[in-house]
Amino acid sequence: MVTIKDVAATAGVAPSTVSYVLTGSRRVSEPTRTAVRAAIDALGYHPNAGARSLRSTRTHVIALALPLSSSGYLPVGGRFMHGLSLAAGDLGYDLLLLTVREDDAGAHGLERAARGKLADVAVIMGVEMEDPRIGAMDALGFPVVVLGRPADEDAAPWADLDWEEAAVASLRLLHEAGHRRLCFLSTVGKDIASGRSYSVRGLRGAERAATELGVPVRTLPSSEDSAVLHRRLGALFDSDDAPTALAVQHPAAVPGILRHLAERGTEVPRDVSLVAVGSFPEDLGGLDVTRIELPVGRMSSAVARLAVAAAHGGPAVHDAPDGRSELIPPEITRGGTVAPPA
Amino acid sequence: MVTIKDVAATAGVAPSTVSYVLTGSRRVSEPTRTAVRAAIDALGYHPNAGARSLRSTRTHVIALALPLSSSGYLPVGGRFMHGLSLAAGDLGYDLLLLTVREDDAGAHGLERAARGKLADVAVIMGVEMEDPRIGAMDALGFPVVVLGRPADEDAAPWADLDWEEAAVASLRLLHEAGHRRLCFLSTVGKDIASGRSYSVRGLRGAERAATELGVPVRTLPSSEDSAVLHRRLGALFDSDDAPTALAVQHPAAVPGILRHLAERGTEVPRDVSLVAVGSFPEDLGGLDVTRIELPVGRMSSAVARLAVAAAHGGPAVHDAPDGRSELIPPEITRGGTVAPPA
DNA sequence: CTGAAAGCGCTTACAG
DNA sequence: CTGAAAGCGCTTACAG
Repeated sequence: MVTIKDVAATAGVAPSTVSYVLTGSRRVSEPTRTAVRAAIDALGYHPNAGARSLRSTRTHVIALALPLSSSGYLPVGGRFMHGLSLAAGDLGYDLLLLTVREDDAGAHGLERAARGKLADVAVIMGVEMEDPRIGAMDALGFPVVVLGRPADEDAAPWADLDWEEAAVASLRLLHEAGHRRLCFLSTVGKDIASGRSYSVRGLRGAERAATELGVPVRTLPSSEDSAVLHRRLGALFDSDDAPTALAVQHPAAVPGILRHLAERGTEVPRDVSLVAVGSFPEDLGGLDVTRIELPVGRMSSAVARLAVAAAHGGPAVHDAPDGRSELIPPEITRGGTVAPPA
Repeated sequence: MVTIKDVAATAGVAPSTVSYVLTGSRRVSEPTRTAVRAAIDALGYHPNAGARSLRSTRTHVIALALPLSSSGYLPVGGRFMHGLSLAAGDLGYDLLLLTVREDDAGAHGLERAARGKLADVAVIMGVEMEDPRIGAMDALGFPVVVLGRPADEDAAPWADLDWEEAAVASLRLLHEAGHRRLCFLSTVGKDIASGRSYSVRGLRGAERAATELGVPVRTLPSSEDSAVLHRRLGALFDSDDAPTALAVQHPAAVPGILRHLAERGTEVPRDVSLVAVGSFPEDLGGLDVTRIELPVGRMSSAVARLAVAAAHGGPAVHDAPDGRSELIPPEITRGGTVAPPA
């Protein structure tokens, strides 16, 4: 293994000088710097991460805590891991996926990461409105940043799509198209029960839309089990006051919903209009659906930026320009699934 | 920060004794061990990862190298990250997602991880038949394990679904149902061009199936662009010798393909039969499709096991029981998309 | 502008 | 059965 000493010997300088060239923490004359860089390249030297973090208490690693319970979160989680990975890379950080170990008592690796200095900062995915992980990290004095928007918005920096406004905007769009019998198909029941922030805020948006638009908005939880979902949809559309328009916060279910409607002879958008809330930019099975997309890239960049700011600064930076939380306004993408009611 | 010294002081022993209790690398008497454990719990001590890895040259981290180009790999990649995360956690390892930095020259973080000792072993995702990353890590003497199956099967331990056999089995199933005009819709063109191992091996399977079954098997690349794909499917089914059965190695496209067929009045399985190759266990949009599922969990466990073995052993363990590569036979799950030809 | 030296928190031979 | 000591590869005050 090639160490800083080897580089120093090759360049004919002291190890400390090599270090200064590397960290840039003090000026080094042009000729020495050149010689050191040449030696680094010649030997293929890379500083040992363990030694560096031991000495500098800086790992250049962002720890990523997966949701507490995650079955339905897989596809979404994968996109964010990828997005965060790109964003973190731009800022000179790697991403550590914390795994759940047998000896972890509920903390899901976060406490291990904090106490063992595996990372400089943690990012919490799949946050819940009252998420115990935030307080736990605070108690340890470990910086934490949230992908999502917990109830206590000052507890940690966070970035999220404005899900409440997204729900309102999608229902308003349907209302403006002339629909008066609206239904909001929310996230899966499990996510609502556990208080996932996007679930709760989406439902709040449905409530607010009802008030704002002056029409009732029925809400229905979605399900990962397509049989269950289809049963619920069946009951919904068989009822006397069947909705003429649907806003769906469970985009993965949209292809199945459209199939279900087609099977019962309901045409979209002729008989029923539909808006998807929080779909992936890339897919939706290639369907031309009116939708509000999940801004994965923008959320990831924001979270990475906040994480790096928190890693550098400590808790005080929450008010600094780089430490400000980010609420991303929803943007409607027009597709072919909205029309006036029959 | 609480260190091993604090624990030692609290327990009334030497720091080295605490270390021995922690690592288990030498016997410690029952009473001392109990006292040490009590002190650890009381203080909430966790060993500093940097110090530990500096001293022991063991990080308990598996580095994960994302595919060289990855657009279409996102959903798949996300599942594997999750699967690997669980499997690694069981073995006491965390996962480091290597990000591409501006100063990385093509090595995509792998070289940085190896030289800087960021991890004990690397796992390569989205491997290509002739993947330069394997040789690069070998040259550095850094252990590497492959998710997939490169051309040189002895270059590194690997685990993969038997894609070739999966293609053969799906086409054989269709042949046994009576179909003689078969088409293999392979992965997207970009994956074929870059030599992704699953793409190449799937296509080899299609070739072998033709020989084995004694009927021609037409092959067609898929596309992430649904407009392009639908154009290709249109041309395919408009041709004189339109196939009566389709094996599809691009499961994400299956819902769109079924919609395309429905739109042109082709009924599945009455007019055309279909088998999906390599779909996710959970979804396929809730469709009841005859398929060969991607064994994400089993592949992840195998790769994690191989990675840990490689981390412990060095290159020689490739022949050891724990270092043996794993080829997972395809399993057909019957669904409602295969029937005899009309 | 550069060097020599201390020390980060561990692990592991070396002693007893 | 346990301790005292060296040292892993860095960074950063302290000197000159």
